[in-house]
Amino acid sequence: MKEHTRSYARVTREALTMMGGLIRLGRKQRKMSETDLAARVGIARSTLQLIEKGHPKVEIGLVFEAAILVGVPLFVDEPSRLAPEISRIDDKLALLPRSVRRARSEVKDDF
Amino acid sequence: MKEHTRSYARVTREALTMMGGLIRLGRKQRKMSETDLAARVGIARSTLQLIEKGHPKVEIGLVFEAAILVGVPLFVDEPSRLAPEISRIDDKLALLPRSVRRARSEVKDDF
DNA sequence: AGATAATGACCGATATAGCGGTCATATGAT
DNA sequence: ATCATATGACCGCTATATCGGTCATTATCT
Repeated sequence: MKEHTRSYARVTREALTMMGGLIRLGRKQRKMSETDLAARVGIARSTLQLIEKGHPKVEIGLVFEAAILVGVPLFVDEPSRLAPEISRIDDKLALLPRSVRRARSEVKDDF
Repeated sequence: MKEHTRSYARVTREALTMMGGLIRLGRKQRKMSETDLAARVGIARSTLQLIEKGHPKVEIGLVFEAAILVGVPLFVDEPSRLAPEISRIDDKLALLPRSVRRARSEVKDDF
């Protein structure tokens, strides 16, 4: 038993709550029951319940799948815009040094 | 061994890749090493590597924490806008029937 | 009102994610 | 050129998330 309990930042908890709420909303708007959606995603209903509650310890892949199935947009409005956006990020990354050197703590946390 | 391998929708994989890329980009822009960020988030470096690669099977809470620490916005630009947004969702949910009835598959997947 | 289904909550078993470590290589600073 | 360290890849162990079920309650339809 290393870390029995973990703490999450407020923003994280809120973002998770929002994600869960959006999925729940999307599901209901499409008149799907929990059982329906869970079956579609390929997960247990109990897991979907955790997702809609915004539980932090669920696989992000499952959450995203559920989100997509009920029409919650991820990052972009059009799914087709994901690829170009990824390219943009890769381009930016290519311009940066491959290895980060130095800068041992100065994000100001240690003041 | 029930489901050894799981498949994810293309959009899911791309969204995960984008999320990972954004975190990696944010980290480098802030000149943090993998070890630095992992320590800050409170996770192993190996886990952070999976996150930046967009691996689907990581806790969503850990991904969000990492994202926030390097300045990747989640849903909204300002973290302070999360709460109001959650309220809006709750309001919408309150207007919908508590239980979803019927409508067994018609999201068109079964064409 | 009655029937039927959805939801909320809970639980044991088991597959597995995260940890923490190692090693090789690449990279950036001096 | 040298050296310190960042990165990439891998691995066994252990804590634990997911599954798949049950049960009680609530909500919706006829």
